[in-house]
Amino acid sequence: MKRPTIADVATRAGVSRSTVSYALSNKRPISEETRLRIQQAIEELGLRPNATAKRLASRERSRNIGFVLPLVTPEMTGLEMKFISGASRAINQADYTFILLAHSDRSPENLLRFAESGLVDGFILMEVYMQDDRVDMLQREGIPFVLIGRCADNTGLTYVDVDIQYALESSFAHLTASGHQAIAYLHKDDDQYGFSVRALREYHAACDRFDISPLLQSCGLSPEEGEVAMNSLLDQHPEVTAAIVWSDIPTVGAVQAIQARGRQIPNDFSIICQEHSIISNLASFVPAVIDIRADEMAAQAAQFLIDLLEDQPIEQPQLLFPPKLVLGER
Amino acid sequence: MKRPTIADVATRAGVSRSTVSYALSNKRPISEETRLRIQQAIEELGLRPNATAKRLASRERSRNIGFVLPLVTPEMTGLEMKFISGASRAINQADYTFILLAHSDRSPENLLRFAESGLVDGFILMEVYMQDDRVDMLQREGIPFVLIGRCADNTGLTYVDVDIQYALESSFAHLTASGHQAIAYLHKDDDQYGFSVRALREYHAACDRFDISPLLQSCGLSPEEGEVAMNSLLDQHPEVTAAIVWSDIPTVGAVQAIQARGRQIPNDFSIICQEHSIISNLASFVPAVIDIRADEMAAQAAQFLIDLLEDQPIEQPQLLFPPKLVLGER
DNA sequence: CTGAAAGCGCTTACAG
DNA sequence: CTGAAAGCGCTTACAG
Repeated sequence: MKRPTIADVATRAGVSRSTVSYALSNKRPISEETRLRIQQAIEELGLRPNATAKRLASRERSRNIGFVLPLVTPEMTGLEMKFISGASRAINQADYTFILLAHSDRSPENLLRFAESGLVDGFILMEVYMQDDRVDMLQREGIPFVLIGRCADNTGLTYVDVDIQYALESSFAHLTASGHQAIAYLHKDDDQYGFSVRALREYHAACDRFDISPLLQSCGLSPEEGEVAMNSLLDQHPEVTAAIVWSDIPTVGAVQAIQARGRQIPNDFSIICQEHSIISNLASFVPAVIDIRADEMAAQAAQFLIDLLEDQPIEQPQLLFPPKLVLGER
Repeated sequence: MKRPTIADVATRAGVSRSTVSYALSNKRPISEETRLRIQQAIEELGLRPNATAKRLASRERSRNIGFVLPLVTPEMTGLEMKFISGASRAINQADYTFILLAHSDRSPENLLRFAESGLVDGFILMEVYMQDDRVDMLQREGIPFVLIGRCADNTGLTYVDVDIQYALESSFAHLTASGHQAIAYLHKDDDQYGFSVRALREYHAACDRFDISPLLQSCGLSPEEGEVAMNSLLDQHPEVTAAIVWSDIPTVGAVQAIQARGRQIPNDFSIICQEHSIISNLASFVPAVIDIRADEMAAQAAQFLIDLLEDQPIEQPQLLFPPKLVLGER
């Protein structure tokens, strides 16, 4: 009653096991009549070749790529979905399989287990920290991976990331051209998360360059937190006329806070938010947006990993994507 | 330069391969001193046991569960995330691993490949059609799976699903108690998708029971389509005072259409939408909502699959969850 | 407490 | 065109 094997088929078809194997893989010519006999035996017995044994014997890879997404929010944002669809598109095109590894923790053990089990050939990592245990482990174990984001020390790493300097530079250029002098930044207060750290640094750099005094207000990921943050900012600094918000979700709340004070956007106040996702489509107001080109970045990350897996040289393994500033429509 | 194997470690430690294997698995006592020698050899060589070989030799399962999510929208909705988090929580608790298989197609071939490769032990299927190729294939091949949703013919299937009859019944009870006589349904027009078909049927049944004449308007998944649908409905049937919308996303647009005509919610118009996700938090208006308890359903589906995999009997393998009607707050 | 050997279900040089 | 045999890297009865 056990699952039939190649040996069973061979017996039934009156050939050797190797012939069955070759008939399956088409790696050498088989006469038409034995091919037919084998075919028939396969169907009669319902052979389903054991892929684990095949992998062991032929030392082949799984052709699966693990996309590692720590679930920071219980909800997945539209931005995360863009990364996912960009990566999975590129992965499928290259005839690999996309596997989403969505875990609530960031433990390296989990990844190691996947790699060792042969489940995946390599990883694409999201939500990269400045010091990232997962990166350390993967590097130590010699497991192929690519980052979307980057660490503090990136020697030897392959990554794609946002050109945050460019993002803030162009935002400041746009805002100052419209006459703004007080440009606040509603930032994510997280000194581990690479993006937050770098964005903060580049905000200060932009302030320097444009001769504007920095105005910071930390802000969480929800609309409510955006509202609270903007209210707190406007209470303390009524002179502010423009703000950059680190995510589009709190932007919704921030906009409400501004409007509740009777200030019109963009006439009385300008707001730029990082990335739009489905959420911006739902708000009655669409702000100016820094489009970080998430899908392109993710597709490139996937291509990098595939190159790594196939021992293709990568000319520029640390790639920054300059984002596009998209002005609001409503 | 190849990866070291158990044989290499055995040679270096001066023991047999089986002793190394037993030292690794702790399946029989090893003397302290040979254990130490083996341990040292393992570390010196950096042994990483080949999990594929182990699986083949010990005929064990992967303990991975595939959560199959056809990407109907490019964006993943908050509702889908609820299913994912509910299922992954239950799966992790049972010491299995959650793998999200997010594909843009619904091809059975893909699933078969995963199952045969030994990558996953079984599947949880989302977006089930009345006639579903994937279900047919999995049944034919004898691969364990559980549905979130159901087919036309469900003999022998294990599933969890929304009690749609209850959902519409309680919505109608609520609306008629408030005096509504004209209750429209903005439905998804899809005669393959089980949920749509059943919801439509139950809407008609509820109309019968409450003596209300059916008023249908088909409606897509985006806010824009919700707006268009509601406008079209109100143009043709200005007498309508209440509507049930099949998803929360178009509800956002539908609400705008209603408000644009100067009608107040809930005073002049009542609206109930199926499920809230992050999106409802963003709209300035929160409608009454049919909470389908997605996380509980998904967790139950996961438990069913684990029971199936571990040959545990399932007393009620076809389970309907009565949803909760949650009234709006703003 | 330890070893020699058979086996898991395939693949693939080596022969003919 | 086909077969006998060794091998992939483990596990696990069988012996001692």
